[in-house]
Amino acid sequence: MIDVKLIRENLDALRTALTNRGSDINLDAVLELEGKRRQVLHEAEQLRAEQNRANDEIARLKKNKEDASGAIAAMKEVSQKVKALEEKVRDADNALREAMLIIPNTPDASVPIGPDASANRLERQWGTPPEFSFTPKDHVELGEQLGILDFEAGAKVSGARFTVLRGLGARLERALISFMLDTHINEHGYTEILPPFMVLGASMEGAGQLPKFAEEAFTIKDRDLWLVPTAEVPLTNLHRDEILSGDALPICYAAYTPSFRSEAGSYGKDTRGMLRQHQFDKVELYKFTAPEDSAEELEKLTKNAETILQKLGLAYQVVTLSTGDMGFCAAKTYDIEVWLPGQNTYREISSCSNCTDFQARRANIRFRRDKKPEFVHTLNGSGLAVGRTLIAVIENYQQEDGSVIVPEALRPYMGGLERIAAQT
RNA sequence: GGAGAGGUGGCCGAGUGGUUGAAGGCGGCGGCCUCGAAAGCCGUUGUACGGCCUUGCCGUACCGAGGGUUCGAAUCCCUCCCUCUCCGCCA
Repeated sequence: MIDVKLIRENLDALRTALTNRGSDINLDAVLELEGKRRQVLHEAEQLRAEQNRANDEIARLKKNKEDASGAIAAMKEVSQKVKALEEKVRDADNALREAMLIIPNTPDASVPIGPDASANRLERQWGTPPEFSFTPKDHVELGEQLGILDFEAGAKVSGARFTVLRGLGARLERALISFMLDTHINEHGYTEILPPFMVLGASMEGAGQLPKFAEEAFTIKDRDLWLVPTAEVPLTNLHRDEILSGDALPICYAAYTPSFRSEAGSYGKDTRGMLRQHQFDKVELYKFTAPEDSAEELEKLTKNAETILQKLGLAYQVVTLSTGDMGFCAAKTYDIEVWLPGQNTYREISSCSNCTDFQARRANIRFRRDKKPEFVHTLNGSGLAVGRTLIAVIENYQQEDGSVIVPEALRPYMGGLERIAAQT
């Protein structure tokens, strides 16, 4: 959530920011709701102050055993008025909050302005896409031939957009998870968290998933529980309604969770293989920082995610998303895109965002260094999407005979195995 | 699932209708004492919103959440949530 004061004091700047994001929010309507709330609140407070003064007087009279019936009778009417005004305040509050909850974060000044992905800015590239002396296969063909990816079984058990991993495929997924977590914990100083995979609606709202993106998430029937669409949701809410100590920052968490997404609106997109699934594993990086540190921490976090690809020897590039391509909560986002020979292109494998105080405001996460509590900044990034990393490993390390070389960094996690070959 | 107990300030813990934002203690901060520290003593110590003569003062709200009763609710009533104990069930 953005600061209401921005609407009151910096309306034009905010209007520009939202236009750049392609948002069609009617700020004048929000401004009016804000003014209305303040006016009604003031009225209610005035009357309540009067009521409080009278109540003290009644208390005094009673204490002195004097007659208070006149004062009490007079206050009956005031009491009714106060009730009516309080109702109005509640309505005004709710209306304003509803409006505020669907306003996206304002973009950082360093973000390229543009309508969509075409305006994204390439920051850097690492490694070189492999050259093959044969026509490379995609992960579907490779995985099926090796007997490690079973798409039919996935469809039979759970329907479209589910895949079953078998044997060394399952082992490879597990190896990747452990490898990523170990790297971030031992080398990058993150604390490992294993959060619940289901969260309350309040947690979804705190992380910015609700109310706007209810369609994107899976929910549990008849309960206020949602399957996490990303570990970002439980991690954000780990410190909901807390005031952290200033010297505890930055707090850095790394968490493995599955991510559940309905992928509503992406029908027909990436239907082949396991590039886009209803359920995929992800190791998530998350930070709570002081406001002045968040820009630098985003750079570090992104590099931490890149380290995984470098250790695995996978070529990638980093792009800054444009104002039109960024997510709802983000002020700035770097996407990391890994080279996929099966698609002959770079594909997103990580998204690293600085959400500034947007989530902190929604989830009420603050810290104290002087007197006043201040909102923290929150950052998140995939480090990395495990399923897509598995695809990248299989496709980039494929051999002409259809076997796959295991990257050296993963061998300790695969019992020393150097090559995945078809089981005969 | 059944039975019971409980949710109060950073923490512990009093408080069953009227100066209670809330006793007392711990912790924190400032001061005295000390060569320094500890101990001791004195003082101070929440958050949000709004207003103003804007380094402070004033108003309002907040005792799990939401409703209700009342001139007045931490205190009485209702609903919900959470925690703990015992039994049952279960990985």
